[in-house]
Amino acid sequence: MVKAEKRTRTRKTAEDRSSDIIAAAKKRFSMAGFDGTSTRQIADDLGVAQSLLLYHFRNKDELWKAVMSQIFTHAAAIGQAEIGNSLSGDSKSLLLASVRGFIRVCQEEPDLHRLMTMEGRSRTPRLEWLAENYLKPAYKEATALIENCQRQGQVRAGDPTLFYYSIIAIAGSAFSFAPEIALLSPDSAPVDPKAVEAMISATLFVDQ
Amino acid sequence: MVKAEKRTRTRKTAEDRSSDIIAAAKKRFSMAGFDGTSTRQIADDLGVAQSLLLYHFRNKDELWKAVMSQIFTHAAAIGQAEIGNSLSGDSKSLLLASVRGFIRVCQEEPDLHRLMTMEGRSRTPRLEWLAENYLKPAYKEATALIENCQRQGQVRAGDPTLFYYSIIAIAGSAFSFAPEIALLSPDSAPVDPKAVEAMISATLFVDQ
DNA sequence: TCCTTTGTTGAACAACCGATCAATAACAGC
DNA sequence: GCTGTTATTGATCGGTTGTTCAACAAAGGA
Repeated sequence: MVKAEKRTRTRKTAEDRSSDIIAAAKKRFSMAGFDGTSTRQIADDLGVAQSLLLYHFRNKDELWKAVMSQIFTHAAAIGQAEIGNSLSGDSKSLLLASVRGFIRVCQEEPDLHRLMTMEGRSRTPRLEWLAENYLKPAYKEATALIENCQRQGQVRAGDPTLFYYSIIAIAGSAFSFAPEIALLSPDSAPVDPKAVEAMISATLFVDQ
Repeated sequence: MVKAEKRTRTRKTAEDRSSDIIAAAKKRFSMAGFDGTSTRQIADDLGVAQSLLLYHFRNKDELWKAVMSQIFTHAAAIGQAEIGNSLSGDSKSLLLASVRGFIRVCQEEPDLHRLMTMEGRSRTPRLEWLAENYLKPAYKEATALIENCQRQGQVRAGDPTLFYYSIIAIAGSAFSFAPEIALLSPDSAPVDPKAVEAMISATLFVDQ
């Protein structure tokens, strides 16, 4: 006789379940993008009904926002920690600490850069929400730092915005292009954060 | 009496219609990605039936490949032209000419970088096709050029692959992040190719 | 123990997707 | 003007998507 296997529903607190869903969604979104990911796939990864996702998050959009918030909050913490480690408070070492922090962010959250370039392709409501809540503050702080260093002759002359995006591009692509690099040169070594820092320093600073 | 308006079907040669479709598809793919774009949207942009796309291209995949081929062929032509303009044939000026060519490519085909970062996020069959047909040759040529310059002491020491991806990242992001930049600093000037070249030169070369 | 809250499920929904195919209009050669 | 070829359409198929909702099970307090 077939044992009817009374499936005992595993029940978690809303907080635990939410963070599980966010983690699974992050993986999927960064691999296949917003449109390329279905809520059913995420639910299957967790072994859970699809409708549960929409119980914890009103929308697929709302779930995406939760993923982004989690990443950016983590990123901000890393950045602040790195700035705290920098003892001297002059402009150059402050900028360098920010750069080092961002490199660590890209290393620990390799999905971030991909998610951003995918989202930054056109002026969607999602991009506007992202800019208003996270991008604008970071941008203003960083460009102000760069301009400060330029006034003191430590950073090369040039458009601070272009510098800003170059830093992001170098650090981000170094860690996020893994699948492509693996395809082009299968036996290449993992990226060294110090090498990335040296490359950005060469781009930014006048001496060395 | 209502004139029955015998809609005369506009009929084009297969070649003309194909290139029209490729152009429209390129716009959509670069804005919304492969999954975010439907063949119906592309057809609507052109004012033709959706089934016409699948008459000229067997698949949606095949259409995507046609778009990529068109872009890369154009890119290769620009690159070769720039190398042809470079009179002296030493390693450094050859590398510089390649860089200048790639910057022009990014300027004239701002969709390329976005399409690449969207595609390079995971090992899809599309990425493998792209790598085999276009990415691998370009990568081998460029890294060989960089290694050559390193042996002659003109390019800084470091992993050629990291240099290669930094060049792509700087040039690509400078031109492809337009929507995001417009959102962050609405009154910023358009990007100057010379400034991008200067930034890459600072990253690459030892003397200034 | 009963009741309320809270997490979870499964079925249903309208909308949209890529793909197929028979019918048809435009054209070229004769 | 007829004929065969080629470009184009419209209808249609099976499958997938995000979202809604009624039903239900677990947990906690009374």
